[in-house]
Amino acid sequence: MSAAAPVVETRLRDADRSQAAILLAARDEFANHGLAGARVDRIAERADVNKRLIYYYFGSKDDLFLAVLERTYADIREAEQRLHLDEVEPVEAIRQLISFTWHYYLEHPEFITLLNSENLHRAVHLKRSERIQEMNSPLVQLLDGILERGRRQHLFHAGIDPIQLYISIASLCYFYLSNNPTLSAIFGRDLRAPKAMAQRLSHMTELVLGYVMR
Amino acid sequence: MSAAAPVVETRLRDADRSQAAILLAARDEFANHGLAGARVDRIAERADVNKRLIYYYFGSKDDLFLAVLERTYADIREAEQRLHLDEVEPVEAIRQLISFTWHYYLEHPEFITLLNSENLHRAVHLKRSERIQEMNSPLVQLLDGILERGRRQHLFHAGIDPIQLYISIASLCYFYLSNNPTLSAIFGRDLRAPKAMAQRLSHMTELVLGYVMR
Amino acid sequence: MSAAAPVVETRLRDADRSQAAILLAARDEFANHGLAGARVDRIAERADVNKRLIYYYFGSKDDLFLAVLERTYADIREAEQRLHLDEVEPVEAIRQLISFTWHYYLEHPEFITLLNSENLHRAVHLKRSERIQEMNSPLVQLLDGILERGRRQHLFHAGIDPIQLYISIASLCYFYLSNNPTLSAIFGRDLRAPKAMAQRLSHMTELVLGYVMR
Amino acid sequence: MSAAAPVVETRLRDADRSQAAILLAARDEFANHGLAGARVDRIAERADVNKRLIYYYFGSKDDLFLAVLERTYADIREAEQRLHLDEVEPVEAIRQLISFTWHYYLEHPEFITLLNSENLHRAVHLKRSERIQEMNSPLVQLLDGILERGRRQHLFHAGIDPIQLYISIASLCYFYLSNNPTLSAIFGRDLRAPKAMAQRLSHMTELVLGYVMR
DNA sequence: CATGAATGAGGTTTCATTCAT
DNA sequence: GATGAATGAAACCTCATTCAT
Repeated sequence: MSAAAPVVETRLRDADRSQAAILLAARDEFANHGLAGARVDRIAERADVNKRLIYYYFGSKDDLFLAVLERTYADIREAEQRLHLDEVEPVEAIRQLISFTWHYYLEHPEFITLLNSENLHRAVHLKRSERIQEMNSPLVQLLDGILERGRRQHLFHAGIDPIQLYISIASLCYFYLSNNPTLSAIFGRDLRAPKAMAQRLSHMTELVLGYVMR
Repeated sequence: MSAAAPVVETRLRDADRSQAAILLAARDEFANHGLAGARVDRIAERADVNKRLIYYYFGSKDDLFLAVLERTYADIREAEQRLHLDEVEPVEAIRQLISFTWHYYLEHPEFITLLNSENLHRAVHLKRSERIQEMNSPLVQLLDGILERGRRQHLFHAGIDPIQLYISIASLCYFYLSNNPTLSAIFGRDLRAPKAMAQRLSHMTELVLGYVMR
Repeated sequence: MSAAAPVVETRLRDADRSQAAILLAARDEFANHGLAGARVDRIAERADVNKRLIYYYFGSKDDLFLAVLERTYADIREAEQRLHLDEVEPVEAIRQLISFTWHYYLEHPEFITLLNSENLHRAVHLKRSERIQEMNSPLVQLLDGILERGRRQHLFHAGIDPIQLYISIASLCYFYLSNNPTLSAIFGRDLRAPKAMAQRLSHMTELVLGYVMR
Repeated sequence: MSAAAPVVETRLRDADRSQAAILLAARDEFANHGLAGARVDRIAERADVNKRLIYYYFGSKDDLFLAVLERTYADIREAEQRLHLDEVEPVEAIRQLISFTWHYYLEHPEFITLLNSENLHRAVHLKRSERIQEMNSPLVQLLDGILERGRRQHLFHAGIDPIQLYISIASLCYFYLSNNPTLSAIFGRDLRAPKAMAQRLSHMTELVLGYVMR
């Protein structure tokens, strides 16, 4: 009886391990080459599994891409929740949210390229997902709470749409990093230099706080 | 007006027409499918030319992509110059620049997807271009002029980096449109509704003017 | 009636049930898709058993196909024996045999497609079977008896080969049903209409009786 | 001017030659292995062309299969027309039609297996064909003419449906050859022996003439 | 200037089958 | 008796590119 349990455990762990390895390799491949440019062969190689196993677990390249996207959103939303911004003063909460978003994108360049790929495809994959909206609703609630508290403390002006605000924050962080290669090429300037990066963060913070605070 | 001249002219005009047709078809194809997803066959079909001709004129798929990018930048910078913002009052000039950028991206969705593709490839194509920097320098000069005038009239505060400002304006417009499909999918909200679009434009204008004006 | 016996019995019955389910599912799959087009995965799914079990019981896809064929022949020969044509007047026996063959093929379309598949493969599977000839010999004996009785009663002419006759009867019924799709397509006529079907049966009966009766 | 023509000719001839080679190789491959069992690789090899060329000319395996079917029907209908049965006495015409059908199937075993494959697929390919019905209508007209002449000469009885008759003739010839492998296996008799073959032809002729003649 | 024919390499996906318990 | 995990080979098909005029 006690002998049987580990057997099942091991099996499950192997299956899980294979799936996790595939998901990780797929994330990198899709992030680096886009959906069309990604190669299933390379994913199998990187994950060190048989190519057939990818289809066994995920069905198709497109389904695998959706699985990667879902995992990607789950990761960032989880990290956001770990900030516990609902326990932080409103102004500081906004400041931290900007900083977090900036550094998260910086440390997770795959987030940006995966989303770009999905947008190129007009979100056909995400639209098929049943979990994606509920995964993102806590974020809206969180922002709503911060804005409400700021308004009650007469720090923020009324009528700020949490989604518009979130999009603005994301815009400022995302575009600078996402379009860094072309911007650097057309302006002939190193936008990745430490000083430029630091300036960018304060610039964005000023911009946003200047708007939300009355 | 000899017999030979018109023939040559016609040929040249045909050649120009073919090249223009290819460039236009390629722009749409690359914009809709990305670099890897684009098909040379489809470009030939859409341009109504023989596939071989594409190679005759442009050498390779990658070179064609670069040609499309160069044309794309030339188009937006030309349109910007046509605004003659150097003859407009500073505050109004910023306002118009935001509005122009917003509407240009809106009417030229290919601009966004082409740039995303190029960024996915870390601007390898643009880096090879010899004309791209000089094509974009007038923009920096223009912005510099506006900011300088604003500062002299005590409307804007000092020390605003024109490139940082331009990136912020572009960010706010670009991201909202570029990431519209995924944002709509995760928030379950129609961000393309006319009211949402109008709100977005004033939101962005407030945000930017609130920052540059002292 | 010990405690162990029912367990074993249950197991055996489970085993039988599994085998029967596989055989049935395989028959449908092979009938609908041919040997090459059939999928072991689909058979397992339809039979609601693990794929591995198919190999456990039947060894390989080809062996499974042979098992299906043997079962198919056993079924039709059994049904024929149940007619007890040896107790029926010769003319009526022929009439009933035609009618039975026609209706059996009609109600067992899998019989036709399975045989077509096996013929495509030049009967390599059946040739390996040790039971197939003995399963079919009663049919020849039966026909022989009918023809002999008919001849003695001066109803049929002499020298009719029972196998040739059986093949003719089968031909007329089989081809009409087997090739119905292509015939309907090339003649643009619905050969499955009730009236057409009824006419076909009398046409065939006339044809055959017109030949055997002197 | 005279130099240009052969150039075009050669090109066309090469294209035609390639297509013809593919069609021939495909016919053999599909005939020997069925649609699902056929391999595009083998077709390319047998036709001595690049595999890609098959898709260049025929689009897909299924479209190629349809092309083969259309060619197959064209061939038999052409051969039938070459008999000029409209110039032959009615009874002799029927006799010749049976003999022709028998020998055509005998010399063109691919006709049988191709049709079986298409029937397995419920004629999905033929149903998409726009030419197939018109290709087969001359046959019905021919038969109609023979039956009408026979009736006017008081040789045949009235009310014989030409399509039913054609199906019966085809049945008798087709099934014997098509199902020869399984029939030989279950009856343990060599149905291909010259004597058996000759007997079969007269048996069929007797059967059919016994029916049509009053 | 223009083109129909052709290709080698490699793409995603599927297959019957086996492994390890 | 039964099963989830895994695989090598090969399937159909596509791709950017070149050949031969």
